[in-house]
Amino acid sequence: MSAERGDPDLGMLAGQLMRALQEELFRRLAEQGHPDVRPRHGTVLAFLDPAGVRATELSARSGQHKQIVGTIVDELVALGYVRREPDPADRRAKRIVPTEHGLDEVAKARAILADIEQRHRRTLGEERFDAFKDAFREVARNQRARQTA
Amino acid sequence: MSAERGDPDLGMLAGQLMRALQEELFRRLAEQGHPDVRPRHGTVLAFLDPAGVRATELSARSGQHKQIVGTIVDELVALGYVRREPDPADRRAKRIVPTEHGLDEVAKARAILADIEQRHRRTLGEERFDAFKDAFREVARNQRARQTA
DNA sequence: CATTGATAGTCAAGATTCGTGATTAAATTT
DNA sequence: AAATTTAATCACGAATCTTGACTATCAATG
Repeated sequence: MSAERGDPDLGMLAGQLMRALQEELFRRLAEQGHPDVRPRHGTVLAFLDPAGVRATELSARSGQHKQIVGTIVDELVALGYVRREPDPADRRAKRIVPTEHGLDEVAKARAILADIEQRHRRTLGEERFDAFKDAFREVARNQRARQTA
Repeated sequence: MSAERGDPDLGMLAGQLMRALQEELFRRLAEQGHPDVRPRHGTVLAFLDPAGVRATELSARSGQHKQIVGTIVDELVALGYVRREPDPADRRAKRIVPTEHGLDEVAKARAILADIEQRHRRTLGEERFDAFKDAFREVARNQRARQTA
């Protein structure tokens, strides 16, 4: 994005943090029985619902194109994380339903992220970390609001 | 990464912020005479030095593989952002030297990022934003330190 | 000085991820 | 009933990253 040496900008920091978090998350997921999920799968897994969600809905929530969601779902089906079930309300649509294995992955991914955040919370101190995350949410929201504008 | 609905985790936030920042940065760069730089070019441009830097050094600073840096430099040469000059101290090496156009890009990219940060600083308030960025630096540093461990 | 090992840069092939356009089937609207 | 919209998929291409190997040069050791 821009300079790293003196003062890394927000883009640098966001990129660095994202890559480092991804590294730890998928390393620990691999250790906990999910060695075959890759980062892109996360963009779908994160938005699953035990009751099932349509692919189009997953596409909208994740911001990814329908094709990408389609191939990701293909892979997740092959890996045993989700099933495709016909949607009783609409015969065009299929509901993407997580399997036991899929629910386990989602739960473990959330637990790992929560653990990582707890670690940073202890390091920075509670108030400081909570203020950080609050501000983070707000900055991300404001910056994303610019997108469509 | 994990859930978005209730409480986006750090990975989500970092990813969202990075993408949104990238969108605005490259849109504004395009408006300011740099329509042909793409995000990957930034990982090299950000680490340039007016005096010239070796490709290996760029690779080390950016964390990208030598091949990627090589092809990025190829493209930047074609686009007129940098030149390859022989390194007088080592006949194996070449120094990657920014052109006027390249220096202009780096300056404008930094100005845009600084402007974006100023905007968030006004929105959040100075103390709150400064504390946010301080904490961000620390979290990113600590998380990256885990990488090699 | 000669040989060995390390370093700078590049070539080549493959895998992954993302994007665009078109197609089929079913629902919705007119 | 016809036209439009929507859900999902197919097919192709572009961009990005990874891995392994190769040539030329430097550095170090005997």
